[in-house]
Amino acid sequence: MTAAEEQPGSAAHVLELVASGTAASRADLVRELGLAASTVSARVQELVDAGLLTEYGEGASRGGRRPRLLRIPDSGGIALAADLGSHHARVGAVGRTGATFDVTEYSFDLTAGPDRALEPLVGRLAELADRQCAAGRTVRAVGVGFPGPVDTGTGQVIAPSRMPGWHLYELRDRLAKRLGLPVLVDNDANMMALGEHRAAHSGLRHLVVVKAGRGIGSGVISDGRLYRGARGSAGDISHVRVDAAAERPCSCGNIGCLETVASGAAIAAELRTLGIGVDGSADVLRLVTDGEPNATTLVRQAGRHIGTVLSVVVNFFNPEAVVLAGALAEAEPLVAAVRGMLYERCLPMATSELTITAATSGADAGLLGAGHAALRELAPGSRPVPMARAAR
Amino acid sequence: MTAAEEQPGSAAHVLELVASGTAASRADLVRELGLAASTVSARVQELVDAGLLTEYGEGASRGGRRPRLLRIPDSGGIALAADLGSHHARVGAVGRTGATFDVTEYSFDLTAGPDRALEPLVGRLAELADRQCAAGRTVRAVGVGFPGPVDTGTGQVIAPSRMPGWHLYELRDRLAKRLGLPVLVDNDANMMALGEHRAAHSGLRHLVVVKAGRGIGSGVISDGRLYRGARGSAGDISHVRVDAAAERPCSCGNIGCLETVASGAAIAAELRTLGIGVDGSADVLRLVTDGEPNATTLVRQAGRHIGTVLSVVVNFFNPEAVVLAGALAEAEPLVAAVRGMLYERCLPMATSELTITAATSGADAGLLGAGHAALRELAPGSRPVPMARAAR
DNA sequence: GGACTTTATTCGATATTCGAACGAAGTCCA
DNA sequence: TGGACTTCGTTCGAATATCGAATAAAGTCC
Repeated sequence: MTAAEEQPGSAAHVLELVASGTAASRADLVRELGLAASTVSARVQELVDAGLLTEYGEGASRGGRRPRLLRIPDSGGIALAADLGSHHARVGAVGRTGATFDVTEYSFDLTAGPDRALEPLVGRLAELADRQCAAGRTVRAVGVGFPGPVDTGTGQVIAPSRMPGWHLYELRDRLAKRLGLPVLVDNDANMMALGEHRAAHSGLRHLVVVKAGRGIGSGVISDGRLYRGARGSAGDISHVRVDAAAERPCSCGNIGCLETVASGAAIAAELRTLGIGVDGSADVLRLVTDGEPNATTLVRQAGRHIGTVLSVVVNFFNPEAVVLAGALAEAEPLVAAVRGMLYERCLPMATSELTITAATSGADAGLLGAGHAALRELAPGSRPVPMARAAR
Repeated sequence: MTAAEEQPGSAAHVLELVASGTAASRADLVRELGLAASTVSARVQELVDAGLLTEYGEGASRGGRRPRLLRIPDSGGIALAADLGSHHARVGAVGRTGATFDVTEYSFDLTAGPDRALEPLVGRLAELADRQCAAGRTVRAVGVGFPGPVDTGTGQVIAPSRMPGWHLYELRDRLAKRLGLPVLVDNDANMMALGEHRAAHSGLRHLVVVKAGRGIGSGVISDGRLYRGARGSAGDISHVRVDAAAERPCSCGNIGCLETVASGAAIAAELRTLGIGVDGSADVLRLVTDGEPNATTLVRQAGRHIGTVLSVVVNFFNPEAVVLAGALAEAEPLVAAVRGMLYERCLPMATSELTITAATSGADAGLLGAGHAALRELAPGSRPVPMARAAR
């Protein structure tokens, strides 16, 4: 029932179990890892010495000596995290416990191209870093979620539609150079999947997190780990053809894509043709919560389309949960429509124990994932990790 | 680039690398496993002593001493394998090298229920076992592919449609008891995926194998291993709703499923309404190769429907290859139609390096997978495996 | 014919993990 | 109140695995 499938007993695995709440004491770890008590004891001691784990008092007895509780300390550094959208950015700091600090959202034009977008982003992140330092926290890494395909090997953006100038842009290395910190860049939906998995579903092994905002994307957790597929484009459901989209041209160059009828951008455009002034998907959400009938209808319709596509995904992938994230996921009608579609269309075997919910970490899901991934990948320990296994 | 993701260096991993042709000498294994030469040497020696690996001469020099070639011996036992269809069964023996022996196909009525179907199957397998013994080979295990969902934990069949009486039938344990051998039962598409992966695509990590025969199913290889999903129903594409199927009732109780328009059974039914007498999907295939226009049209149409559903799967899962297996996959028009649909509908990023082919092991794919899986899971070594790591 | 490669083995040295014994702390019940 | 039993955690050899260096075998290349 554990989350990650690393070397059993590696430092990262122990931290994962404690962070997720799966294990709270040495005895828990022994049960969870299946290693000898002596081994676990030694491991934990090393991690405590390295400052990556702390003891804080004792838990309730279960008929014997009380366990000494373990926790991830808030020290041990934080990561700066940025969740980029095409027209806005959300920026904040993420600690090893999963706590967020100093989260702000501001408008930001990615479509203007990297040359115009990089400096403002660097500025915001640098300011954030300064404030975190002033607060006594050490910044160890930076995680960025980008709204388009990313080659995680090179840290380059790949052919994002509607965003001229970004193709093959070395976002990771540029940011790293300007900030003087290690940087991790990945697709925004992947970051959200990591964030939701860690924050709310760390016990689950197979999970699909759908981001429904201006665009549509999804991140896939398979066997407790992020699944990227052969070329890193796994999770794309945005450009699946749906009949309702008929011949509508899509930014990808094809026609009839899901995105052209079910994305925040598409709904906003549709509302504008009805004479209702909206800007982004946040506006759409506002209209829905205000009870604007046209907006509600369109959002519900979008939910049906997304649900139609997801029904194939659920039958094929058979996940334990489908999590809806992004601005539109906060609209109840959309969630309800997806639920309805899935329950109606999928095999009973695939839905009987399927959870379908909106993201519990809400708008911060992407930030959490980006920050967490950066800390884990780029700053696993305060000092050069002392564990032997970690070297492999 | 290796296939399985087991304990690096485990006995099974070494055998996998040699069996797949990825490594042919100790030096290859050193490079592939990243372990010290001395460790690999010791491992190999143990496997040779156990009879699971043999040396056979030397390979070509690459500028130095010639490597001593390693091979999986044909000794070391075989598995009996059965690939069950609703109205026929294919039975044969599979060796550790991947060779098949004594393969026969005969008609067999699964729909008559387990009480009527078990004995004939046991009889055939027992005869096969006798013949293999007589040929000097040792039967070590039995692998069975069943055309419906299987709980691989208990070895029970689960709620197969159109096959009354099979629900919760303990196929594995009944067979094991009657044959006196360890038995492995899994879904037929899963077995095919294992077989094709091993026989022809062992280098690939992410693979979808579609079985298009009387019914439609698919098996998924993710990260080099069979992916089963949360409840073991992963890979089901048969009951995805397609518009062309409109209101057609499906055996699953829902309407408009892919199966109702694209399966061998559906095509045969359609041909019969046209006054063309056909029985199973083998008949359909014969008509297509004979150039019967109606059959060809229907098969091509079925390919389009399957391709439509697969386009979602390919975008979402981003596999390295899609392999078409089952009787209908031998019909060129079907393969061509699937190819066309995928290239037209999927993202370029998902198809640019995607291989789409018919199964190279042809009708034996399911047998190979069943036999191989049984040998690997149930008879990993000739004697109680001597490797330390294997115990974990 | 000598220098360099590649392949494979032998043999301590070095870690890692385990298991058993033990100590610490608490519960449960007569 | 006082054993008997549980749970939790540590200490300390013993068993095992892996590595690395030294060595040997066999070939290529100039």
